[in-house]
Amino acid sequence: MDNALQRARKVCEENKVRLTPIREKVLLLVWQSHNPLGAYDILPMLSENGKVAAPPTVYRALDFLVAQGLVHRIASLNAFVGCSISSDQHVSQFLLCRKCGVAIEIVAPAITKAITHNADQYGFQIDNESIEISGLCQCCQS
Amino acid sequence: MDNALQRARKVCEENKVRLTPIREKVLLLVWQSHNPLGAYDILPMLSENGKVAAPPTVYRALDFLVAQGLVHRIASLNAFVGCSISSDQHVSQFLLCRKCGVAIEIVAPAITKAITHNADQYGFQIDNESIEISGLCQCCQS
DNA sequence: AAAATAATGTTATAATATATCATAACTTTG
DNA sequence: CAAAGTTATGATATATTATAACATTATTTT
Repeated sequence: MDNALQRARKVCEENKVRLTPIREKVLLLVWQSHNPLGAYDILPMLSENGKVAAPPTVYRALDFLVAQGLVHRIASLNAFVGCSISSDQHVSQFLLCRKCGVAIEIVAPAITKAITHNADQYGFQIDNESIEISGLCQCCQS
Repeated sequence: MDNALQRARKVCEENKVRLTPIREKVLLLVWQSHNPLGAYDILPMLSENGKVAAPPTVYRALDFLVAQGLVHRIASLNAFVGCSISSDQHVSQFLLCRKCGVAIEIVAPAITKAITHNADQYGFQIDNESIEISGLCQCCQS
């Protein structure tokens, strides 16, 4: 976790952007959860001395963290999860358990290659891939 | 299109469910659009003699059509698109153009196989795959 | 120190989706 | 056929997710 925070600081330095206290707090909250968190789950955790933050506060922080590749948005859940891959540039996929809610991030070059190859056939230029696989994780199958 | 409607009727007959007028209308509206439509885009098109339908009307119809595999939900766009694959059981993927908005549905066994193989490695039992690839379609690259 | 830029605070509201209960339409069964 | 059961729709309200717009504060640059 500390290690992860170190990486986040390095990424932000390299990209010449600021990991402000709010952004760092949101990042830690998202990272501390094994399961994707909704923006409105995070919001109350951002309260400082009784004052609760407003939605734009958390969305701005999340947008920033997603832009830096430190957090991923899970579109099918309207939720956010900390990136668990240490390599800076990567394309990943998610296995999402519908029972326990865990989000397993994987890097599967075979999937990425198959997608690139198919997109090429259509002359399609890829910006972004949202690969979300729902089902039951091993623990939840018994 | 008529052909497509025929297939929809067949699917519903086989599944012993009813393709009611509302459901058929929503299906045609979604099919007529090359681009994914939001539920609230469809809603006003459902108006009968001046009376506009309420949100549950369109969501129920869409849920039904998605359950029958006649319509797909595009999670990353919060939108719905008619299924363009005629085979009854299939796993498909989407190429989504960020410029013109077109949704190209493809069936790429290589992608599906790579996903299945990777999920197996984690002992993950797949229910559902949401494969949404965003970028620029061939037409929009010039 | 002043100006420019970036980040946050604040208020309001847009966009997407569902819960709940009432009514109507079909289907099944006696 | 009529009653009962089931399925679908109508209607109202509200929950959930997300952004627009403008004011203020903090940081960086000149």
